[in-house]
Amino acid sequence: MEIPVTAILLDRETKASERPGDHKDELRLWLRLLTCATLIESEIRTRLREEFKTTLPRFDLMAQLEKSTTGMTVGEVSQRLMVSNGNVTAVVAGLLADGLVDKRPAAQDRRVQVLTLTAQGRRAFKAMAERHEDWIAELFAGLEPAETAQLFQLLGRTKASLHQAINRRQGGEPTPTGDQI
Amino acid sequence: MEIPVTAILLDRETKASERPGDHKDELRLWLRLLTCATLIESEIRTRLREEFKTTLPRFDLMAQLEKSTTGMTVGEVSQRLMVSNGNVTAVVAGLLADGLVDKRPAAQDRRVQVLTLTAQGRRAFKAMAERHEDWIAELFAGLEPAETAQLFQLLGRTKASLHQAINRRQGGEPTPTGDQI
DNA sequence: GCCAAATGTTTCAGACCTAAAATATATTGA
DNA sequence: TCAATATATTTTAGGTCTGAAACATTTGGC
Repeated sequence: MEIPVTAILLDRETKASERPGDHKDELRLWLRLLTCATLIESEIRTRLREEFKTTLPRFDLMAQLEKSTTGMTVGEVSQRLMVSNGNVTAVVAGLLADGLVDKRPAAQDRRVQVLTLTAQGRRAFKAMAERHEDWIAELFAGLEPAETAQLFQLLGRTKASLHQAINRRQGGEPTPTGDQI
Repeated sequence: MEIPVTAILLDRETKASERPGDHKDELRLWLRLLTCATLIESEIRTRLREEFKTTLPRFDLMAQLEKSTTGMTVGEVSQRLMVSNGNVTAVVAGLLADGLVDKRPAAQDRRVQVLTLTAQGRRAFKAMAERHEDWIAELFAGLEPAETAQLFQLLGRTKASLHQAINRRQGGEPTPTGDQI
């Protein structure tokens, strides 16, 4: 019942191209994925600016805070948004100045800064989030529900593949005796 | 063996939410797409820095130039990469300083600046591109060939949907009597 | 208790990116 | 012709983002 890895590889090689070590298919897939993400991002960016005079990073940060009733630390936000701590600090600075976010040291651990939306911040976010949701739906409106579902599922598989590849590299790098692959 | 489409639809509707006008599914799809793109981008960014001491925007720009034998104008590059003209100018400035790119006004139209890779630029890019292709393949290695193909196809459909939504908006906007909504 | 290591955040230098204004050149039409 | 308009690029101001260093606080071992 075992299919040899070489067989799968060969099949892929022959289908895509004759050259060994060729991975043009994955490259094309990545470029297409990137194009989609960029198109959506810049369209949302434009609409947020035009309709709410705000920016995508600010919206994203507020979206994270809105999901948590008890507030989030700078580190948590930075992990969720997959950006650096320093970046969160900077974006928060703007939101603080506009009175949309509150920042205070945690009672138990004064290293930690807890971020929450202010009442004004919650109001502002609520208005934006509704429109944002509509925009996204509008952008994907050309897909059938079955297609969206399948795309969602395949991207889940992709995410798993990415984490696997990234962890393999990070985990196997500092340890010399660790076998790769 | 056939599951009726309506069954899938109803299943999704009931599963997701009862509220009309709800578009959480598309939102989740977008967030997952964004996660995948961000994971890939930052992994590639890290490897380009560690292995070649360069950046992703520089690599992307060189990749565009490499594809064209006759050179590209600033505007063409900016359209392909979906970034602003000013940004291209800035990234090119760095590549010029490193001798990887050449810039000269077009003979017929002196407004236009034609960009080409220098010999050194082509050499440098070639080395990076090979590794880059491997990295991408590695990141997608957890997907079966059939899955990659289907994902590619669905992202094609997505791209079409995006262009449709974006054009619909841009075409219908500047003409009206000035209702802001 | 006290010091070293660990953890969380900010600061810093530098690159990227955008939209809008400014500049430079080309084209068009009275 | 020549001014108005269109097109291509650069400049500018300001926000975003990174990785690394600096700073602050906590924790763990002695």
